[in-house]
Amino acid sequence: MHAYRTHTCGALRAADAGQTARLSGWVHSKRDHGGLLFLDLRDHYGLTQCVFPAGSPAFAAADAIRPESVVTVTGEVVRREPGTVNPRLPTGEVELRARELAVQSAAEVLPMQVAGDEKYPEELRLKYRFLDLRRDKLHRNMMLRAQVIASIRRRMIAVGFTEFQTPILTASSPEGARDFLVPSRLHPGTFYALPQAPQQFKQLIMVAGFDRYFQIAPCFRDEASRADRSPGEFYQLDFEMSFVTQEDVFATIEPVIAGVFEEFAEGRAVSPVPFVRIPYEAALLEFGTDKPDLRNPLRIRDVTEHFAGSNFGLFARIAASGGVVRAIPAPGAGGNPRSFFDKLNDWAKAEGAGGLGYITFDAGGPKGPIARNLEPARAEAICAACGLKPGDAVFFAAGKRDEAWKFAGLVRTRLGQELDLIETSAFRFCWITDFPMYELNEETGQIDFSHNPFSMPQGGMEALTTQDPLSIKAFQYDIVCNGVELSSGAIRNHRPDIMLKAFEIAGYGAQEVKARFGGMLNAFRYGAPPHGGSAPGIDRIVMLLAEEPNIREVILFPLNQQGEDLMMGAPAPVPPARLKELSLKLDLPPKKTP
RNA sequence: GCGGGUGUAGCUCAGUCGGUUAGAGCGCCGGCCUGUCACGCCGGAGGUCGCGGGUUCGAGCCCCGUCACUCGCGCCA
Repeated sequence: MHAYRTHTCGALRAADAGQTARLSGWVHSKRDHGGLLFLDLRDHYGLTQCVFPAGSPAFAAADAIRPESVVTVTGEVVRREPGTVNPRLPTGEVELRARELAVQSAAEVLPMQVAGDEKYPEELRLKYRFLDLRRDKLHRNMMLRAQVIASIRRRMIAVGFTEFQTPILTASSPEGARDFLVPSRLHPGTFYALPQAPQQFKQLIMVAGFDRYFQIAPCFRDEASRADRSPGEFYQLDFEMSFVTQEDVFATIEPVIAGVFEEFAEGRAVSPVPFVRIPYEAALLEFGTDKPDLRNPLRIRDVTEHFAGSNFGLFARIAASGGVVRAIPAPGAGGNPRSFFDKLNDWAKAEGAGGLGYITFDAGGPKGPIARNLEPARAEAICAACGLKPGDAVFFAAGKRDEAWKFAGLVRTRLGQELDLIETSAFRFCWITDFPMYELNEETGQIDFSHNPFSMPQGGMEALTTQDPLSIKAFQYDIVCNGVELSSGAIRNHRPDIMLKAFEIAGYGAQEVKARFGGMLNAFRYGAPPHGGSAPGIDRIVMLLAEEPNIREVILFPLNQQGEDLMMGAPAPVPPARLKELSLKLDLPPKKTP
């Protein structure tokens, strides 16, 4: 007989009845009936009920052991009597009639229970992550993550990509976030940076002639966390391709992403390829965000022209002063009581808007406070522009352009939820394309790169030299799924002359560009292929598939919001000798008194 | 850095208008129980009400400060 087990806890079936079996695992739960004791034994593979008859030495041992202790149970596999079968367990037709129980490792009283679905505070769950990971939900999430990553690898390799590892100890990269720094012992006073993304390396891999690269790449950014953004580190499917246009990149990666989602969708709908493409400007107008949730059927319309010069003075004045009026249709909402509109108006004020105007339409025509002043023909034009029917309503977000589109997006989301219009059980993908190359920094009045500075501007050198920089678009694209930004990518700028010009517009002199990105710039002088790629976030893909709102639910050992590892005790101070070795001296701020 | 929420038993929470000895469920400990699978029944232990200060005859509850956790803003191209 094997020392620890002949079967796993998920293996036994009716056909195994009569065999002697040995199982090892965790004591999931115990039900002591005095003359009879049931013990559910759990391992990675499942759960098996073990029965201990009264009076046996094994009974006493089972009686004494606490939940989550690790034990080995030996006994006979017997079919359960009809009526005692548990149809919810794959092993529910049998049980193990225990002859002996050996304790491999006794558990103390638990800080949190593994069995059951009780909620526990984050802090406790992180401190005892190994217990939390034993629990069903987290255990399944981690398996899903592993299977998703395996699927991605398989699919990327199948379409000709090669996986490479890029350095972890590297130079500061220009992704825009704060770097994590690692002091160099051999070169006092200097630091490595952990990569925010393998951006320059993957471009150098293209220059090196490898054509199609990918990596399940760890990325490090010293920035604050969010529910969907883990502090410190995260993983991307980083990939890059040579001799490709934007369309080539889309056509290559769409089947991979759609394929992965279909593989794990379990009945949920997945957008067919090719994914919808929405230019950045159109996304801001129609959805009020560059991360649209396409499960929400509502589309925002610009109705500024219908209010310009109208008798509805507030919006007419906004239109006259260069502002915009955006309409958010609310199908079927026209019949709601006044309180429905008042509630939304209060919400709008809480969001910082002046209010939330609306028009309702019924068989008698437009109604409501705005409709009382607005010319009927204008109201009808708005009705037509938004595709409204009697019984519908329409809400308005008006103001300066940058404020109005954002608020309209909030209204669209709110109405989608309020009217229960959001499609459930679906993954709806789109590409957001044609991001602006530059944006105006409101504080400094200077022109900044709006996204990745290594993107190729649309129109190339000619656009850089002849167009208003703020009108130049980049070959830059995001994949968005259900309102979540899954990836950001671009066709890169592989021409040193265009790159220097692009940086010059953003206020970086040639010397500075050479100093900061010299490695890559230099490489481009010796023959660089046109290339591009993207980097979908692994954690977010798994979050969507697992339908988890919090990224920590799909990471094995996550840091908390403060970037601490409560289980391992990181970050931690180091002894003075280590600091001296690194030629470092601490200059700490005054201590907070608890 | 800023704002919202939360903080009461090991855990999840309740705690009325500021008023006697702060409760329940789960867990834990003890007892009973031969068919449970969230087993059941009986009993018990377990509390610096996050911390500090204030108001009050009296504070878990009100006020001020502070800390922790969490969500969001800033930040994250």
